[in-house]
Amino acid sequence: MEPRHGAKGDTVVDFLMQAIQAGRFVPGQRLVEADLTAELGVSRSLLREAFRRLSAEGVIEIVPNRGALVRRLTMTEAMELFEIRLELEALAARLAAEKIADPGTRERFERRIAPIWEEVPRFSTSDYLAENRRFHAAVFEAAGNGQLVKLNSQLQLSLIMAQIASELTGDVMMESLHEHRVVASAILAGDAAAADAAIRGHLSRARDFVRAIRPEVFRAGRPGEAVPFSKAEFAGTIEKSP
Amino acid sequence: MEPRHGAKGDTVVDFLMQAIQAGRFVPGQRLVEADLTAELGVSRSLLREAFRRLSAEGVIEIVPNRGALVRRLTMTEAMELFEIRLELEALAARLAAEKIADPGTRERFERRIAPIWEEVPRFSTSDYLAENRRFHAAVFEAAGNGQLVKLNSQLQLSLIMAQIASELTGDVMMESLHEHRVVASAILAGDAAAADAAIRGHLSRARDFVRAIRPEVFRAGRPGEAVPFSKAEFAGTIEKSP
DNA sequence: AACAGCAAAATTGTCCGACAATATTGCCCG
DNA sequence: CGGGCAATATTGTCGGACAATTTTGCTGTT
Repeated sequence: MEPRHGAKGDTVVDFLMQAIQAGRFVPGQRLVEADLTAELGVSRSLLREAFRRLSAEGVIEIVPNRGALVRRLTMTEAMELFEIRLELEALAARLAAEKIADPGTRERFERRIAPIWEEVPRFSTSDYLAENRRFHAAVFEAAGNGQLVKLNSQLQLSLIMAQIASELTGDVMMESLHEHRVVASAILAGDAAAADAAIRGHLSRARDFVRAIRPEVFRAGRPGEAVPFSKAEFAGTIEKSP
Repeated sequence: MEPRHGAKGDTVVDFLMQAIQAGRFVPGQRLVEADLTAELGVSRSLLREAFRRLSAEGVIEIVPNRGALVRRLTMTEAMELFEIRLELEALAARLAAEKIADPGTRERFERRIAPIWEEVPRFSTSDYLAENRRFHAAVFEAAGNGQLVKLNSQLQLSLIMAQIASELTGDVMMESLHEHRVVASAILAGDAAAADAAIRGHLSRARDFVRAIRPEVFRAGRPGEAVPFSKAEFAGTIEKSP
């Protein structure tokens, strides 16, 4: 089951990405090379390449001489990302509505979003995060524009959600789920204008919700500024292999 | 003049980026590690990190076991990128028009785009490429959204232009320059709607021009497919240090 | 007890050399 | 001339090494 020569780096990237999305590494947490090479059993070279890739994707940050840490957004950055996502996902929703007539596209889209129709009284935060991620990814994929799918990953939906996860309530999540259904319906009906409006409404409300969150949840300072950094800050959260 | 510890990698990235934009490395050309480490006097580790970063920015492509090559777009990819740029740059233009009242923003924008007002009868292709790059970058910067500026680099304007450079005529470049002036005027007048319309018109025309180019200029096959690859294809274009 | 300063330890940045895996080229042969 | 195989070139990954830099820990002083 060894991955073929040249694909080992992907394994490391996938591992880190999943660990971050699963919340094992939280925004702001430092990623120490020595610990991770020991745990993953790969060399520093490989780990550092993985860091570079994740950094380019905007998932982690590399501070010279201080290493890598899970990216923690400032409020400003989060708002800027919402502003961009609004346009890009509206475009994706319109394209998706136009292309949904194609059987392959429709089939894939319906399969991807199937979970949103389930009648759940309430769900766990981590279930919601996964559903949310899948739903938005499905919209981008249905648009049939490969470059757009790539850009979606730069919009850091997962990161924003991971950061504000503690502020989510059951009501908010249920409301979001309902909005997803409205968007999905518009796309499935092939109504581009309605899909555009629905997604813009959904994202605007999400943005307003995030904007109202207490500022301590976000990184302080201007975007791109020096990052506060100290081992003590996250002591104990980094698990070494016994 | 030694760059400080930890910034040497940036030097390599900058060098490669410039070499590509200057046309020394053309789309599709292979980048051999051994040659570049010899020329730049850096280790393979550093060069490979630079490759990873450029690959993440979409400037080069890394094919497992076959190394790095300057990215060469398919027609489909180019069209997809135009579709995205249309929305994103329209957003940037609107934001720029709204923020142009701010003296700092206005001053910087005017300085950056100053060259477009010059009365030149005609200019060289490479001058045009540089001007074009600067103009679009200026629009994104004036929008005052840091994340948007980062995304601009993913839209591969330089790559598209480098690839089609041979098809550009003096007339086309002059027409483009005039359109830049219209966009700039709308932004400087603070008219968001006009700026939006002007940039959409400009980009639509550019897209149509590119779409009409003979297909041999673009990479064949579906996006993301295996890349044709052979040393002979570019033999002699890779200069080794004597 | 708070604190400034300094030495020790931890961590990252970069290089080098090595070897296996894979791709490309060159050559031989029918 | 085309196919096939060996030689060569190139990349993927590792491990170790050492300098630069940051972080931690200690110590004595006020």
